[in-house]
Amino acid sequence: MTSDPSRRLSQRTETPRYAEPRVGAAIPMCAACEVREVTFCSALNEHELASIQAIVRQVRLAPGQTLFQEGDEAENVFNVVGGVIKLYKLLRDGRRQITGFLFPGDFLGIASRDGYSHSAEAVTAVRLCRFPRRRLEPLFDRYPKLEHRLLGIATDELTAAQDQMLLLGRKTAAEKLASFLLSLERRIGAAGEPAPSLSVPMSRSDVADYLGLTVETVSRTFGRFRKLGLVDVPDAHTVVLRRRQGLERIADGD
Amino acid sequence: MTSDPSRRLSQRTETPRYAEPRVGAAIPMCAACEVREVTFCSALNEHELASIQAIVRQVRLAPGQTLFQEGDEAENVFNVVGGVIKLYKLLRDGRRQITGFLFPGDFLGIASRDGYSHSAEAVTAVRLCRFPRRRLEPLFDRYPKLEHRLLGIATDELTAAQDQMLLLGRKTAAEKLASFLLSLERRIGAAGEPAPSLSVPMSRSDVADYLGLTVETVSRTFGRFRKLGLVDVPDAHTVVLRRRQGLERIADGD
DNA sequence: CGTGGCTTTGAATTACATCAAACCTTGTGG
DNA sequence: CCACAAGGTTTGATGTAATTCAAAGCCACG
Repeated sequence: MTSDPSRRLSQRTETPRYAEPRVGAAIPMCAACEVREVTFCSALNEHELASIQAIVRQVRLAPGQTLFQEGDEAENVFNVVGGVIKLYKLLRDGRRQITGFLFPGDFLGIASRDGYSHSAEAVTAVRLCRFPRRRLEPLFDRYPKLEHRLLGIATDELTAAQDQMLLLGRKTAAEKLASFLLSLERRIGAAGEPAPSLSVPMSRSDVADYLGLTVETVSRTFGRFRKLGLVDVPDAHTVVLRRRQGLERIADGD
Repeated sequence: MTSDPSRRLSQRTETPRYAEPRVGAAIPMCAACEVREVTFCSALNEHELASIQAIVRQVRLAPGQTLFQEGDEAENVFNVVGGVIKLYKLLRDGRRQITGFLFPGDFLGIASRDGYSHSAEAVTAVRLCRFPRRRLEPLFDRYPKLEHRLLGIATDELTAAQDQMLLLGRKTAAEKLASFLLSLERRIGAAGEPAPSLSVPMSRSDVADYLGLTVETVSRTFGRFRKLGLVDVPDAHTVVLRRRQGLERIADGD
């Protein structure tokens, strides 16, 4: 309330918003899709998949490119096929809260009539499937399984959102970072037990805006974890979980 | 991480958990229900309502009584008919985050297989309709409208959850309290324009745990609002919004 | 008309933010 | 292939909003 908004913005580089995402032709084969089993497409069997395939288009985004902005009319829903996306909301003075990171198999575009409730931007290079609402929703009548699946997805997101509220409202910086690293590991399934090496594609500033902290606090907390032997950080985008149990104890609040 | 957990708990009085909520007979008439139009029941017409009425039971809770706890097997879903309920999550050391307040017409019980994702407790005396999942879900096949309505509800909750993440992660104490008062007003539609008098049934400690603050900070911020002529607080559970526009400006971050 | 639980108010403390500057990377053009 | 911007990240010094500790009001209820 007292702090300087302009400074908040200066922390973050303005990312380019390209005129239009690259939109390709229909995917060759939904049946061969590598994330099919984890997406909402899994609601349909191989035969039914045709109705989906008929309306899907492939979209590619470069890092930093915006897919849609909060308030935009919600014309499409998407499936992440590859890459990482961040969802965020802004305050008028530029303060930002990232409400989620999306990975391959994740769904986005759930929205009410007021348009998208958050903006979506590519963290890495991204491939998505795009479905026009106008053509997808009619399928719900024929395949109620689809809507059932969407309800399941929304339910899971709601659960995650509640966990994140607990984190934002009640956890310390260390607890927040530990929780984040562990949920990243859970999400993308790190390789190399018993010291899994995590890829952390997002910037420190993204992590900060996800955890309700500043870049500096995130960096310092990483430093402290390193000094405690909890993690290794060979480079800024790689984290080795050296003592997972220690992290778990911290994440859950002692 | 450094602070004393025992103290955090002492702020909050342990509320009694009665052996069992009072469960009544089936409601006389769903068709005459005062919140029917705003609940998920609105998905069904008067005729179809019979299938719902056949499985519903009325439940009453005294203030402070627990409806269910996080992790409990999710056997039922509920509709709030009267009163106010709070949903919350706890950290092991007692820190609490309230994830939502529910008012008449609100739905609760959306949950995945791991059971309820939060606890639910009565703030005031509460009346609810209780539906056993086991008997409700079969109706989804016959009335896909029901599941469609649930998806709409989940979507709205998701949007609210994202707003709350922005609040918890990025807003100041004053911005949080102003946002809270305005959303309360929106939700329960205060009487008496142009200085609507709001009923705030929850305790300061509940408000604090909803906004990610301490009781003291909430109380002090109320005091500051009073001194600025933004609100009147005739008693702790009544707030008069004296300068709504001023509050709105604060809520959105200047 | 006490007594226990909220709420408010005050003083001291602190976790995290802010301000500032050095230090890396990574990509680019000479 | 190297120099050098330009971000992004780390580290240090200082400031502060909100918490913690403490105690006094204020109801509300038995």
